[in-house]
Amino acid sequence: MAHDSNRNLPCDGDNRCMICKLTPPPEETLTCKTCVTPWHLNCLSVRPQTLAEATQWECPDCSNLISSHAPPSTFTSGSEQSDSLIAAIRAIESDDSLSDQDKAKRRQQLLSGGGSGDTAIDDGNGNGNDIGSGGDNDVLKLISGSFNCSFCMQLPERPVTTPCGHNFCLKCFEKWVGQGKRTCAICRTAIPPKMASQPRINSSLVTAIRMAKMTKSNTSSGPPKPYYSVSNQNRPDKAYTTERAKYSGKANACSGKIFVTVPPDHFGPILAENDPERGTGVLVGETWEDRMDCRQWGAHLPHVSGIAGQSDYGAQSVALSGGYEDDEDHGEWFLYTGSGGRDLSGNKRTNKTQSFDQKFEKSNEALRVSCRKGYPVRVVRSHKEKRSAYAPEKGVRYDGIYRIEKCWRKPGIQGFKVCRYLFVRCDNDPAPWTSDEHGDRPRPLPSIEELKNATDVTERKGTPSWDYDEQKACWLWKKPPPESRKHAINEGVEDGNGSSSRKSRRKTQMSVSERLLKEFCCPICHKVMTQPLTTPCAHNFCKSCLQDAFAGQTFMKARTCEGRRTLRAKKNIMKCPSCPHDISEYLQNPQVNRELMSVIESLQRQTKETEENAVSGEETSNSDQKNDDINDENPETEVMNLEAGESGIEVMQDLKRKKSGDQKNDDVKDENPETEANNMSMEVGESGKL
DNA sequence: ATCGCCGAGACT
DNA sequence: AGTCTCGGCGAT
Repeated sequence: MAHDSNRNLPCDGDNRCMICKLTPPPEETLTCKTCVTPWHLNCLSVRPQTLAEATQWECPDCSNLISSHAPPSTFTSGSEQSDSLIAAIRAIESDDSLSDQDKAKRRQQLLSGGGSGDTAIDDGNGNGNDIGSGGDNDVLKLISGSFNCSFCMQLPERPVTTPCGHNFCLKCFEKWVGQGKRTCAICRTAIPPKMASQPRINSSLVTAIRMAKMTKSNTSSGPPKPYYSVSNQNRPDKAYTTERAKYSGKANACSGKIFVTVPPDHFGPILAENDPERGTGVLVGETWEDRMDCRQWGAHLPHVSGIAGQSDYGAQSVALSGGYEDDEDHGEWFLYTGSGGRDLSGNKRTNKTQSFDQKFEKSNEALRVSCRKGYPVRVVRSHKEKRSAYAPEKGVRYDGIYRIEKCWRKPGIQGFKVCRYLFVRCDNDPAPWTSDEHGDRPRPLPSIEELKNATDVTERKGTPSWDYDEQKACWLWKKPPPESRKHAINEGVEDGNGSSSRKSRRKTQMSVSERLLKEFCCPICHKVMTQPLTTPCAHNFCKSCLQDAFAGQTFMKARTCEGRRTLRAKKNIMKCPSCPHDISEYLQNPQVNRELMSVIESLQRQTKETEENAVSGEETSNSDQKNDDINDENPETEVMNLEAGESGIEVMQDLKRKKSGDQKNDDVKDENPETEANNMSMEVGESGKL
């Protein structure tokens, strides 16, 4: 951003001055009248001299924005755009019909890209804030500059998007809302109450930012993880046992074939070697339609129960599905409630009311064993968890490995004692909601208020089985994992049909920017979004598609009673095309997500360039198609063809990633850690020659 | 939103 | 064999 010369920086999302790193007391904090950002008075290069100046103070960012577009000295030689911008700002300033707040709001609308508001001045191509205009090729700079959260000035951790099209960190946004603010910090448009109380992560942005970070730091640690959505297409024949289930296409309590070759009591991630179907393993972020599908991929096997585990052995996985109101989700860590204590007599599977105390027995005890031993526990989140910002919108999502650091009992919200568990994330891959490009690092335990009233507190003694290795910089088994007492569900099956099914499910590999553009497809037209809008429920659509979807509908329904008299108009419910949220209020003034739009445009430019390069390179290898048919089993070949320049590195890193976390393997047979990679790269090399 | 059914799968 | 389980469906 534009504050390097004088090095003026505001306070971050935690109210900590970004220059002196201290948290200034209120009397040393100055709030900008325009963007309402707090600044540390002592660290400002130019301070207001009077109280009146202080109350009307505008921060260097806001005042510089105007002057940097057209400083007075260069005013005459300024561009047409700057001229019109200055003229527009002056027009706003001299408009006596506007209050100071309105003026500030309009100024900000103008500077943040205009939007489709009435005062907006468009530069013709809608690129209001294209700060990378200097170098069209410098896409990365553009991306990393475009998405900065206005509070902390960093690329958003867990980005959320306001209906006015502005992006913030979830943490900063929650802090802002927590201060009682109900208007956007950038344009002062009202934040809908639902968004304020239940902000949703904009997952498309997560992908974009993660990629930006990866390329920015030039680590290029391979393409972003594909996020699969496994549908019912692979339901096995044997899945349904009742006529009714067949009819509805969904069994009530059926189970289908398990696709992975891990035993039911397998701990830790499900690795590529246990996934003969796809050869990828279960990746963080993988989402299934329901618990049955989730079960088929081994992430969480019980299809009703929230805990998979055995009291004398340990717990392998848990599901967060909102069944217990005591649960508390903070993403990287959460407080989980044990099972039991509810009257499930009759045919009930769930019951919200608790009628007796929970004890550390059965699966609750299994969790305690995992806590004591420090086993890795897989975690899936269900869309049914409505109170958590980290839950998926739809389906069931694998969120990676957590460890249970402590467990205890306390009186639950309903008065009866519940077993409680502190889960802390420790996965080698980043969580689906974070734009971080790397996995977890060991983090200090959060302080838990309720521990004061806790009984039966259990903490781990000794070293955990699953822990962080500083040398290898990843989480791995420090002690050998518990030996399985069961057989792998699919043992031996892979030899029979492994290759054929792999063939049928072969995924086509795409370049990084192509894959990202796919992330930015509009769910309505299935094309890359133009003028993207982000709804309060965090779904992204083309502006035109979303408006067309509700074309002809009015926001209010006039209700007449047999023509006799007109009743009061009723609000017309307009459901988001992707979820049941009512977005009618949002549709009255939807604002284009400018940052997202500029990223999409940049990616499109990049893809076009890559394609042009690929076309020029194709002439030298005219046997691509043939090659493809023969060598079906080696998906990497395609990577070679598509991303000629960098694919070698990517393949290697991909392999390393597949291997990481597989320390069981390492310990046993790892004489030369590169052997497998070498073999594979030779395969790739040979097939490339075909 | 709530209710009754269905009857998987693991544990006891 | 009985018990338990943070599902999912169609009907109301």
